[in-house]
Amino acid sequence: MTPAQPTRDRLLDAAERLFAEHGFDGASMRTITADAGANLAAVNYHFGSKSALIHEVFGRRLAPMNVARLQLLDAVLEETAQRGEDRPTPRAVLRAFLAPALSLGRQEGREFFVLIARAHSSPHPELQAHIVNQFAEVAVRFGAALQLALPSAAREDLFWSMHFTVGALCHTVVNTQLLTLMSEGLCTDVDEDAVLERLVAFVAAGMEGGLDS
Amino acid sequence: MTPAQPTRDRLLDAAERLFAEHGFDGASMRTITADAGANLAAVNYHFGSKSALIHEVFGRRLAPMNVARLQLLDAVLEETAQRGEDRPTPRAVLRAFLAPALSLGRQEGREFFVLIARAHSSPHPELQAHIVNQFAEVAVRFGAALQLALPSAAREDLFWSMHFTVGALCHTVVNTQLLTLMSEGLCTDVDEDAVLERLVAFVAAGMEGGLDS
DNA sequence: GTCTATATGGGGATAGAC
DNA sequence: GTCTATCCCCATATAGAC
Repeated sequence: MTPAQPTRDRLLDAAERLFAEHGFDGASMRTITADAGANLAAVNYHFGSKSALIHEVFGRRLAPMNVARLQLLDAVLEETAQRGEDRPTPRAVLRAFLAPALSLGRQEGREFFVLIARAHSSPHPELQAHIVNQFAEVAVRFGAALQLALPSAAREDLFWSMHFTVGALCHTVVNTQLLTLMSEGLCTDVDEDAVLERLVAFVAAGMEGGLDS
Repeated sequence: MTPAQPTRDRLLDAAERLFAEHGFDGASMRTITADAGANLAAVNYHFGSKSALIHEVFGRRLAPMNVARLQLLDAVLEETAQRGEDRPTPRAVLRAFLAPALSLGRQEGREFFVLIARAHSSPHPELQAHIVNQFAEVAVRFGAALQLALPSAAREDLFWSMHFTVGALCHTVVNTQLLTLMSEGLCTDVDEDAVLERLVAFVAAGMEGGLDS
């Protein structure tokens, strides 16, 4: 009868799922603790407040995802050097950025990515601040790598391109069911590798082509 | 002392502003009616419920924006025909789709567009349904126009491209302050025409280039 | 660490006078 | 159409026994 996971982890899992389903305001401590098979007071005991719980839900996933991004980027740069080429392709860099996000959506934290997208447009300033902090290093490293991949591009252009890319990514991860609806079932996200390649192709072309004209 | 606008309109204005600032759950009927200089019971009298108020806030802006999109699209197609060309350029079609959205953000309803983006990832299914309904005709007309502009593209590819485009658009309208932050002031949205052209260039290139490879 | 019971506050909605 | 007063519910958080 003893649960396999400690209460703290069960609370995080339940919170993640219910926040994704009902929103941060829509999921109450009552439903979260009930879903986790814990007592109503458990959240306050383990985290201190609901706000702190939200914070932890994000921290638990964002850190590993960004580590994966940086590792993939290192691999891309290393492989480029081994081949004796002086710069990576934009596609390779962009894939390193996008793949961990999409693959997070396919594993354990499928619901979690909804939360990231929602946090981007959240009225709670603490959430936006949290994201900015977590992404700061990633933004710097990938900004530099893209500048290397596209030496003739202005820094300003690269920032804008990354901005559009993040937008397409978030919308893709969160709202593909809406696309499925509008395309009457033609477009689905069952083949996530195919989605990744579509997205990479789109933003890479946008980035290279958008700069010329 | 009599207010220039009827209570109903003042309620809609206040609701739009406060929803944008504090979210749909964060802005209460009490703060909305107070901000509008109306009585607490006014929302229920004029709209029936808070949910119906939200519905009206969206309807008031979405309808004109989508009308503008369709008019611009008609103008593009007409001009194409006058020139004796058999198909419009993807850029022209995409500009007709994107311009009304960005220009809405520059006029009266600057705060409103935050709400659209938030509705996309909202846990309230009624909001998503509302958007789908309002966009149905636009999606069909622009889908056909893009197919005309890019005859060799598969329908599936066009749907995905439009999906990425909407994502980039929403993120741009809502979160450019976040970009300004990350770029340390290099990128701003003060010149909205320039933003539009950047976005058009990006998604047009993504659409044309993403299909080939 | 976990539970019960409760404090405290705010929410949406409505009845009924004006 | 507008106002007051109020109903009723649910939220977060905590105190204190176990």
